[in-house]
Amino acid sequence: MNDSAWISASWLARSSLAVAPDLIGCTLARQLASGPIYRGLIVETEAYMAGDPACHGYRKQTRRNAPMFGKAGHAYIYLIYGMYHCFNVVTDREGLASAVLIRAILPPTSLPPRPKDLKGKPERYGAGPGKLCRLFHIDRTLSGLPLQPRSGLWLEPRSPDFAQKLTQGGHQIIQTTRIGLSQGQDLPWRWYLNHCQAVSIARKSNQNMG
DNA sequence: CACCAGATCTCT
DNA sequence: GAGATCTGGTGT
Repeated sequence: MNDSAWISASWLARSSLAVAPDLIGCTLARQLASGPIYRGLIVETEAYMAGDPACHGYRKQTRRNAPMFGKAGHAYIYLIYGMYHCFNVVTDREGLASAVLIRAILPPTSLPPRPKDLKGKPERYGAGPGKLCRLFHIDRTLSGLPLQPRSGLWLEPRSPDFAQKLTQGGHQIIQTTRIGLSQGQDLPWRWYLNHCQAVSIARKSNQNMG
């Protein structure tokens, strides 16, 4: 394959509110050290930004959240509940804490090694920010790396087929509120692809926004 | 040093 | 819907 198709930092250097819906239908790509490349379609995202009480960078910069304050197009990955990792795409301009959390992907038909850690149906192996990181072997050693093929972690734009289905109404992107927050629950900063198995079903119902 | 977390699984 | 899980980040 050629490397020319990956999403550039400049495309990501916009408000997370603009990037988050635009990433639906794009592809998360991961190349393991052993060589093989895996790809999953992004179907659920959330935006976090400066001034947002739910944003890790809301208070101040720390060693953990430093990538969020950095340049767009880098990874911000953190450990949550001591057991899971969450993968974010850094957005906007340097100095502003801003990122898009990738919450769900459609898993590839050929799965990476050790999928035994994952329970349930294969079509839901990417359903949840912690699960997709386990599936693609993403952990915080990758935090701060630029999203490009040589990092083993990158993004690819929507296929023409997906873009066409969006404009023709075959695909719909739903905007709703974010999940699992104690603050900022009312902000409609979550997007997902409608009728999609991998989206966090538990909270699909919170479309209580009209 | 103590508390708790942008989650998930396994029950009920 | 609730409890267990597990460890690093953050504030006292």
